[in-house]
Amino acid sequence: MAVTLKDIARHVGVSVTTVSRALGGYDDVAETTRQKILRAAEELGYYPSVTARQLQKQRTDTIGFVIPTFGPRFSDPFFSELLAGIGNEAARHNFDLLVCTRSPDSPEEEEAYRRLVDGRRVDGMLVVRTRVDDPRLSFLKQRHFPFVAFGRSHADENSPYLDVDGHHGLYQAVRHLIDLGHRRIAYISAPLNLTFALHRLQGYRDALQEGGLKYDEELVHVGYLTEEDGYQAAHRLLALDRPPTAIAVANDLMALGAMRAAHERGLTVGRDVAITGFDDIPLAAHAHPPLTTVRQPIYEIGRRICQMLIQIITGEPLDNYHLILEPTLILRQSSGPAQ
Amino acid sequence: MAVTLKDIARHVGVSVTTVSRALGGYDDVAETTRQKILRAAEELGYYPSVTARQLQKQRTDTIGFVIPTFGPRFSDPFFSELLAGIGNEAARHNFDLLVCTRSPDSPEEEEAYRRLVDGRRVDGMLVVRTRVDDPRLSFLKQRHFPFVAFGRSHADENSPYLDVDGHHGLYQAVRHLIDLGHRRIAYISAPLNLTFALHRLQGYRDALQEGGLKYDEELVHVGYLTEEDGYQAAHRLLALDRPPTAIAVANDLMALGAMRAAHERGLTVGRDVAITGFDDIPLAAHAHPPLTTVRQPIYEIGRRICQMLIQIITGEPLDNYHLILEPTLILRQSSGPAQ
DNA sequence: CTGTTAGCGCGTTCAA
DNA sequence: TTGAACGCGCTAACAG
Repeated sequence: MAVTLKDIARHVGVSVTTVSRALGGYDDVAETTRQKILRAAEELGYYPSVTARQLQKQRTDTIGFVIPTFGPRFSDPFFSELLAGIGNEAARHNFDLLVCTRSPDSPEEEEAYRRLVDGRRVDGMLVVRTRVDDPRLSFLKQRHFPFVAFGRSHADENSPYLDVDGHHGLYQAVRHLIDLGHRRIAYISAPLNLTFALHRLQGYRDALQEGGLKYDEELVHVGYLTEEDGYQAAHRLLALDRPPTAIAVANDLMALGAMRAAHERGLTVGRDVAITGFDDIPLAAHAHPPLTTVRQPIYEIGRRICQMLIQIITGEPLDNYHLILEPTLILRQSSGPAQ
Repeated sequence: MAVTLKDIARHVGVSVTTVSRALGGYDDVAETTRQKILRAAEELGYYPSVTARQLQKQRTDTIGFVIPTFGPRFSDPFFSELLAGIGNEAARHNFDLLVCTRSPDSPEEEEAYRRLVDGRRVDGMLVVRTRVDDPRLSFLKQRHFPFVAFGRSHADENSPYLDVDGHHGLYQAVRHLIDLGHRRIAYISAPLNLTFALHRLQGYRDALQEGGLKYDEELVHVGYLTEEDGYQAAHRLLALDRPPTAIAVANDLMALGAMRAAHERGLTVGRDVAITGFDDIPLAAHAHPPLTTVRQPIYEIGRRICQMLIQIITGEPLDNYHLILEPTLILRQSSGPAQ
């Protein structure tokens, strides 16, 4: 059995309260008894029960994070990167991290939120991949529960979020393709119930329009952000009667899949067809050819949303409840001849 | 404020005890009062406090998992995959998952273990990337705390683990390279304080010996499992006076780095130099050329170690405390001409 | 300086 | 069928 305050109290011959205060560093304890208590604690190997403290303090010093997974598994390096940022920042503030993996919009996801929030299992939640009319946000707002979202929810501008300007990101990418002379530019989008998908799509459209190009539905496909989906979509696009000469893609993983499809069709990426991604996951630079992409600082994003959340929880003033980061276009070989 | 049993009790006009029993599904409650209580719970939006339950039950229904990260960030897709397996299995059993990210052998890592274990924050721990004389294992065994390791600890055969036969895995890979006619085969190893690194290295050596090849220290480099380290090591190997014609690598991420180095030196991987990996992360199949590698079922491993741990925690009999999975060699183009 | 009392929210005797 | 009392481990207010 674990050693408790009571054990120390008995061992030393004082009350539990005194032990608590001695260990808590209060100065209203006689130096001699304090020494005895400290020694006993050491000997017995005392360590406070986190659970008991949580109950008493009515705080858990824990952050909840439900990772949306498409299908049973997930392997988007995006999340390892994000998790690292969140985890390290949490550790810096002595917060723990409670992680669940659930598929989006599933009853299981909803249940996870109820359990973490209503069960007072955590002090705040991080929400990622914000969706249109996101039930998670409605839930959290209705509960007045602290949270920070990565990704704006268009319906709601008064809850805290950090986002990346996906519109401008995709605008830059497509603009770049147009500058390279492409006139037939396809787009592989993320599912349109994700708010970031809408922004990026609009960036694509606006760049087309500004470049004097017509938006053509035939050239826009949707994939669930996996390599496989990018692969499938690219195959379909490249099989068109008038195939695109360039494909902008909503994330790197799908872009890698698109590159594979192009290879399979005997095309040389960067020469016969241009491809761009979004995220700049570590592997983008090491793809073959290296992937031109729109970089968002994933690790930093994780750090920042975690920091924002902890500030909200601890009641520190937040200089800004809404943060928009500018992504940057990283030119590599997949979009065309070396720059 | 959150709704508690007390609130319901007051609302209905019964004692807290009765409410607790009614909600707990005990049948020694009058049907009418039960109805009243259920209705009140519904109306008030009652949800039990997880923390209070944990304290009372002396169980947390939570599993701890400290991810070893080299450097501040980590992006090995290996861990997303593993985490997905662990997370889904935990969910299946209504267990939560507490995740920390710490660099191996750091004071922070040790502190995390103390906090989770001694603070009775979790009911069991998952340990990955077992090290030689692993302080984490000593700690857990000394505490008699439930845990399962992914990776054997050679010093200790009596604690539960699941492992993959890395010796045989690397043996197969090198054997394959020898069969292709290679006589000068290098190896990029993992740090030798990781137990799996020793097994894989030995597999490499045994395959060499059986093939009548001499072990040459010059051909063995060590990297910290990152793409960058594989890149560096391969560059050094390929710069030798008598460079290798084949490079076996201890994990896929480093193998991808090695491929990049080969490209940079104007070599065509699969023709001028053969490269093999280990893991079969999703991207291995989509590398250019696709990576010949030793597959270990990462998602499944996560599921299994989590399942084992939960069985240990709940006291269910475990058919086997030591599980060794056989990895399989996946032939693709990076090792040589299409098979 | 130290102990008593009380309470965090819940579950489990034991009596009535 | 119900409630009072107690304990999980800890902290805080209040007396002394």
